Amino acid sequence: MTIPLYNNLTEKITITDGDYNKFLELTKSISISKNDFFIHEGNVSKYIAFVNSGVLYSYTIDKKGNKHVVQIAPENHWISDLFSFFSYETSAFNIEAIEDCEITILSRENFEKACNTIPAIERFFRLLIQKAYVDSLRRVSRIYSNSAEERYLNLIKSNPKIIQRVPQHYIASYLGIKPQSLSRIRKKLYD
Amino acid sequence: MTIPLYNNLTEKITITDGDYNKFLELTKSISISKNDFFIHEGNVSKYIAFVNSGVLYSYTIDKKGNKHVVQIAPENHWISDLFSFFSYETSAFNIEAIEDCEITILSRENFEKACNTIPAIERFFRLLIQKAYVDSLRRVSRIYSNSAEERYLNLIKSNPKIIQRVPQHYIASYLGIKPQSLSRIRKKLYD
DNA sequence: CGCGGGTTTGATGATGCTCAAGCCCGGTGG
DNA sequence: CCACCGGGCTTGAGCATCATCAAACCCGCG
Repeated sequence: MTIPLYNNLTEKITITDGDYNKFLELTKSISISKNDFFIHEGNVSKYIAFVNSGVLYSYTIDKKGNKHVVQIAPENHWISDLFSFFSYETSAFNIEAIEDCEITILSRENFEKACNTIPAIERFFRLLIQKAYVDSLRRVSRIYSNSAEERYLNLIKSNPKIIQRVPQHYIASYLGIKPQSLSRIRKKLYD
Repeated sequence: MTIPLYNNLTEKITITDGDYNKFLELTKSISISKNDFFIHEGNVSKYIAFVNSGVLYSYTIDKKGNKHVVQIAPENHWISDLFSFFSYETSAFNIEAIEDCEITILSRENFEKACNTIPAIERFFRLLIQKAYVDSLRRVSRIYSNSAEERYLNLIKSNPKIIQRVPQHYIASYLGIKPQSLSRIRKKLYD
C-alpha cells in the first residue's frame, strides 16, 4: 500500500529509507467510497492526499450553477486545494471520489513538520507545487491555442487510463465543453 | 525607488527595517527600455523581477506561430518564468517591456540566500507563488465559465490601469481572443 | 420490466475566427 | 510643412466551432 507513494516520491527526489519511514509516520491512509467528498467547498482543506487507488476529481460551481472539473487524479497523483491548504482560507473547490479510493493523507501540521525535518520532502513538495503551477499555466495556453478536439487528443495521449475509467461528462467538463460536444467529437474521430 | 518594493512586501508580510535592508542588498535595480527582453525563450530565467515603474508582459508562441499573452505586469507586480527560475530548465516564455521600465531583480542564488536567512522573505515568496498558482487556476475556470465580453469587463474592473496603457491587441491576446473580436466587443459596449 | 442516468443525435443559434479592406494617427523624410 | 508610410484599430461578410434545446437511445439495477 505504501509502495506507490515511495515510487511517486522517488520520481522527483532521492530519499533514504529512514527518511521515508519518518515521513510515512506523519501520514495516514484512509478509504473513501465512491461519491464521498474529500473536500467540500466552504471548508478549509486540512489535508493533501496521495491517491493509492481509485480516482478523485476536483471541481467548482460557478455563479451560473455550472460545474467545472479542474483536476482528475487517478492513483499515483496528489490532489488537494493547495490554496486553502496553505492559506487556511475556505476552499472554493469540491473534491469527490469517482470510484472507491485508498488515499494517503498528510495534515497541514504534519506537512510543516515533514518539511522542517526532512529536507528531501521539502524539496519534493516545492517541486510538486511548481509543477502544479506550470501545469495550470500550460492549460491556459492550451485552451487558447487548441480546439476542443485537439485538447481531447492530447488528453488521451497523455492520460489514456483516465478516458477508460471516468464518465464522459467529467472529461467534457475538464476539457471545457458540453457532453454533447464531446460525444460529437468522438463520433467524428472514431468512424 | 525602493519604497514600492517595501510596500509590496508589507501587503503580505510584516518585516523589520533591518531584514528589509538585508533583503535589498541582495537585489539589483536596473532599467529596461521599451521592447527589450527581460527573458528570452530558450534561456534559463535567472532572475525574478519586481516592477517599480513601466509595464512588462510575458507570452508564448505556440506551434501554429500564434502569440499568447500570459501575464501583464505593471508597476507593483512581480514577473518571471517561475518554472524556469526554480528548475533551471530553459524557459518557454518571453518577457518583454511594453514601456521603459525600472525593475528590481533578484537572482536565484540570492533568492535562496534571502529565503534561508530571512524567514519573513521565505514566507513572502511562498505566498507569492501560491497566489500565482491560484490566479492561474481561477483563470482557467473563468475562461470556461465566462464569455470574452465578461472576461474583458472583469479585467477593466480589477485592473483599469492596464486598459489605458497597454495596446489593445495585447489585451485581446491575454483574454484569449483576436484583436478584431475585442474591437467589436468594445464597440458593442460603448455606444 | 421499468426507471433513470449517461450518451447520442438532430436542428438551430451564438460566439468568435478568417480574410480582406479601410481608417486613424504618429513618425519620418523630402 | 506636407506627403507618405506603417502599425494598430475598426468594420464587413462569411465561416467554423461549440452551445442550447429537445428527443431518442442504451444499459445497469432495483
